[in-house]
Amino acid sequence: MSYLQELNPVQRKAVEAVNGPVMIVAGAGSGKTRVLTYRVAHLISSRVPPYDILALTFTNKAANEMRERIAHLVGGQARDIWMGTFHSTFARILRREAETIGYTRTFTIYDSEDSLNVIRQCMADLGLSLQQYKPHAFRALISKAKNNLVHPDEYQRTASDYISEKVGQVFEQYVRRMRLNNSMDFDDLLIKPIELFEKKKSVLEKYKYRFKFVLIDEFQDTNRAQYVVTKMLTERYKNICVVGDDAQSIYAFRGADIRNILDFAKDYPECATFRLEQNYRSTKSILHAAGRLIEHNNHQIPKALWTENAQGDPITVVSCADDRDEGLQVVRNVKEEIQRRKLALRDFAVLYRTNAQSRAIEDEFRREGIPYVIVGGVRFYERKEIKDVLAYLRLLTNERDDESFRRVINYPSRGLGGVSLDHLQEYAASHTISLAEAAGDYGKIAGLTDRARVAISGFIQFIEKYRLLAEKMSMSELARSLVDELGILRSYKEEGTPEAMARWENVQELLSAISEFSDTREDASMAQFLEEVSLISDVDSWEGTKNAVTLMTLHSSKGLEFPVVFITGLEENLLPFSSGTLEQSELEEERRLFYVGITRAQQKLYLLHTRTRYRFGDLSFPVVSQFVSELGDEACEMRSSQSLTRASAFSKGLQGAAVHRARKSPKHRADESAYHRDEMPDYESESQLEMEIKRGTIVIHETFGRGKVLDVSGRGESQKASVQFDEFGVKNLVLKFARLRPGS
DNA sequence: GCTCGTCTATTTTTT
DNA sequence: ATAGACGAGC
Repeated sequence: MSYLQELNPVQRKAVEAVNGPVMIVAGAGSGKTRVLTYRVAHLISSRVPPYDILALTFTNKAANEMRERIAHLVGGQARDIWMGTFHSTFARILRREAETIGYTRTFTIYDSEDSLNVIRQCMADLGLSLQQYKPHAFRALISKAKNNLVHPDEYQRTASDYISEKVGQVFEQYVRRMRLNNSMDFDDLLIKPIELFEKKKSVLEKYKYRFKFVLIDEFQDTNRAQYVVTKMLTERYKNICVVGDDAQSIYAFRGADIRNILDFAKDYPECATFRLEQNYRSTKSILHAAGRLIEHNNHQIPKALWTENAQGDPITVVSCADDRDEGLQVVRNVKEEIQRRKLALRDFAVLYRTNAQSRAIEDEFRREGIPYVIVGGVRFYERKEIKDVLAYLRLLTNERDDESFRRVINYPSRGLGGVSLDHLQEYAASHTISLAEAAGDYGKIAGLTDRARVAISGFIQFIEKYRLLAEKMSMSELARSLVDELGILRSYKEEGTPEAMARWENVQELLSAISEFSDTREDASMAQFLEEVSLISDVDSWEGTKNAVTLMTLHSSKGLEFPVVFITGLEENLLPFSSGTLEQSELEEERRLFYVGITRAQQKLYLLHTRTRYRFGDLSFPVVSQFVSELGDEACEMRSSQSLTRASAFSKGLQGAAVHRARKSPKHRADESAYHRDEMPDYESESQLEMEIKRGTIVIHETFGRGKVLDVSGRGESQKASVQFDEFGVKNLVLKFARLRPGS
């Protein structure tokens, strides 16, 4: 086989070991995707029918990419491989077999917002105050339980305190409601197959027989449910091949169980293990630093990544005045690197821990007119205007979808408020029927005003009409005419604000997406379309082809690579992220996340941190992330931007340039930035060298005014003081940056 | 029943 | 900084 020549010896062995369980421990940049694709190609050219192969990936993008690459090797047969994300693959199976577990084929998939609403309903039903108990927290616990295959009754049995007792009750209600709504959440897509297979052995037999070869990518990010369901499926042939890197496990918060990969060899004693340790992606500098970092974690599979690539440049660590300066430093270095390395904008990525950090970076890119694309944030299909339209389509497809009913019953406004809805809800609950069904009985429902009855009857007629039209019209005609009749586009247009126009555009885009879907798919159905949009992720639609800098979270960057990478916000409590205390295991996950970020870089890595940052609306003085020092000093070169912080520039500006400021628009960010570039004060010389700072010292801070030192900790550069300010309360300041003056 | 204003918590990370 | 929830007033 000629293509086998393109693999290194270990890769080749991993490709050729087709029978029995196989674990491939694939370090970052070690050609994992290559091995997977060649392995599938190898199977097919060894006369395994493509439809006997199941390949599960983490994102649709990964699946599509792999399919394309396989098609390249084996041609059109690639089309017949079962390949997709866990969620989409099992959604497909569940649709086929829905009746077996009491669902219909047109069940709805709820996103996190939808399921949160259901949780709220349940909590309200149980008389739990939504202020006292956080629906988010309840949902997280319930989701965790589901991923660990804990049933509501079991959860309730083992509940040991008041809260978990309540969570158990909400859990039970939630499951009940989801079933009544003929809806599944993301977790259900993984656990319902297990229920299905247990309930009907013949179905399990069918798929066990069908999937003779199963491959799982990103195995380190699978959870208990995923593990169990694949174990069921591979029981017969045991041809299961898992690929992963424990060092890149970053989804424990979502239930991923790192034990799946750590214990794989125990579960399958006969398994063959291959370690891909040669890295083809990064320079020696980058790889070594990554290695040094990850050594700080206790539980890792030992492996030693190495590379034949060049040594490369050291990692550059940039200390910035504030988040805006951070953006500025990124922009400046992008420009420089384009010159130096003859790169294009698409060769750069800016990574951060939280989506909220993107704003400051975006501002600078926009100011400089540099094109960028942002991955993540509010997803298209989660926008309000999109969900409004989708809710109608969902309700038409699945009339038991109460969440969608709730969403559209009074959108656009039909004069139906909470009270009427309560009556409706009560009626529905007492008859164990859906809201839509209950609405059909509007004449019999107690407590409704005449106005409400008229409104409900109008709504019912509307839905009925479209349900009939759905039989005759194509899906795109249907959607278009529905949107027209509701006057959705018209009302956005009339509103005319930039936000409304953006919404108008988004709705148009949705309509086009529906048209495109129905034109390009033979099996196009509304349920199919709705499923697809529920399971789409943002990285999926990202194409590296546009010539623009990519901005995204560290999480989304998994699996990608860029010549130059910037990681911003390397500060304690941000990366590693924490609000309060951090368990050892959580810290290790943060470290792995940083590791993922570092190993995205091919040629050059920049790490940035700020000396001041606004968080939760007020100013903080972050400490440099411990992770920076864990990389080893020799790998890094330190730079410090001497810009003033925004806060101090602002207060200086007010004194020195009051007139100047008053002339221009008072609150324009552009002229504030002038201070950044023009004034370059010598930061160090202005520091408090002569001043002795100890407990009790009275000090003046530029922004916070007068205060008294409560405590001093640390030494040298990182010396900190906590100061009780007269007007601003207690702040923890790093002395080096705080610019304290003696007060009295 | 709706709208406006105020208060509040909220910020990880995503299929 | 911002969005969402809640309460008061129309």
